[in-house]
Amino acid sequence: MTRARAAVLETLNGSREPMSAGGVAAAVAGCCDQATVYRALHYLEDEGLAESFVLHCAERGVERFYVGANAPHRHWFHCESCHRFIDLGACRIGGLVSEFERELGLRVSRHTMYLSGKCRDCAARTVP
Amino acid sequence: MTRARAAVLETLNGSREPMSAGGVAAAVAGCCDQATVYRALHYLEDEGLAESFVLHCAERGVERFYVGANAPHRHWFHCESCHRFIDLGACRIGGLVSEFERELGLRVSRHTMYLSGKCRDCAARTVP
DNA sequence: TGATTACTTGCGAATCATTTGCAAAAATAC
DNA sequence: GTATTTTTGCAAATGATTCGCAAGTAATCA
Repeated sequence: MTRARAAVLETLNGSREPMSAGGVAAAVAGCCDQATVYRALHYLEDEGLAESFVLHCAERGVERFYVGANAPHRHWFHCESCHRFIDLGACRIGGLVSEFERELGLRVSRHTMYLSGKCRDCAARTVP
Repeated sequence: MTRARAAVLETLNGSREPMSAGGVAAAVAGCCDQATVYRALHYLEDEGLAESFVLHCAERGVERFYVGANAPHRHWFHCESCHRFIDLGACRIGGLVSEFERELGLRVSRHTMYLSGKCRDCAARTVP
């Protein structure tokens, strides 16, 4: 584990929300180059030390978000107003995924699920 | 509904798999420009005539895929070997999404779910 | 029907996230 | 500690997607 990779991993594990590559790069600025951050993120994901998903948001477009794997696999809600993520807790669709594997003879190596909309605060702000 | 938009919508509704913007552009080549295709896809999605999701695939990177809304909302499996999509049928996680809305006070406007791995054929080919 | 106004399209250039080539630097092997 | 492998920084390249703007098409109104 090199210094750059350790810095990136520490950043991910220290965050309670998924981070974009740009966010990680900003967090470790001065320590490592953005290309290094991208490479470190790929490395960590290959090693099972991080997970990622791509999210599309109307305002901010498409970005890939990373989460450290120090907590169990989970899913997220993304608020399209304040752009924060809300933790939906440990994955609850493992059973459904297994059903699909059986029913259709698939070998599922990963699944992506996330919700988008307005968080409680932003919803309250919009329609009081 | 202009000619370009109709062509794009017809292409989407005629496909039994999600299509990338590039795929749609190729399908309607000669009829409309790629910028027009992108604009038409956005228009159709805004009008509720199409849905999209962004998928990340190791080999092909990140792409946004579109599906015509002539069939009910559904989810997909993506084979990382042959890059085909397999229809998982009508959405089965509506209840789970509602639970999250209630539990966390969220207002969910959309959800994304897809599986990745190897389809039956590609899995058989790899480990006989 | 002709003219006025509004929306769409094409084309090319721009943008943004992400990746790559390559030489220098760090880590590991011997 | 020297040789070998892997990683990093920097700058330029890539690929999907978006934008500006002038021309084209559609819709509105007199």
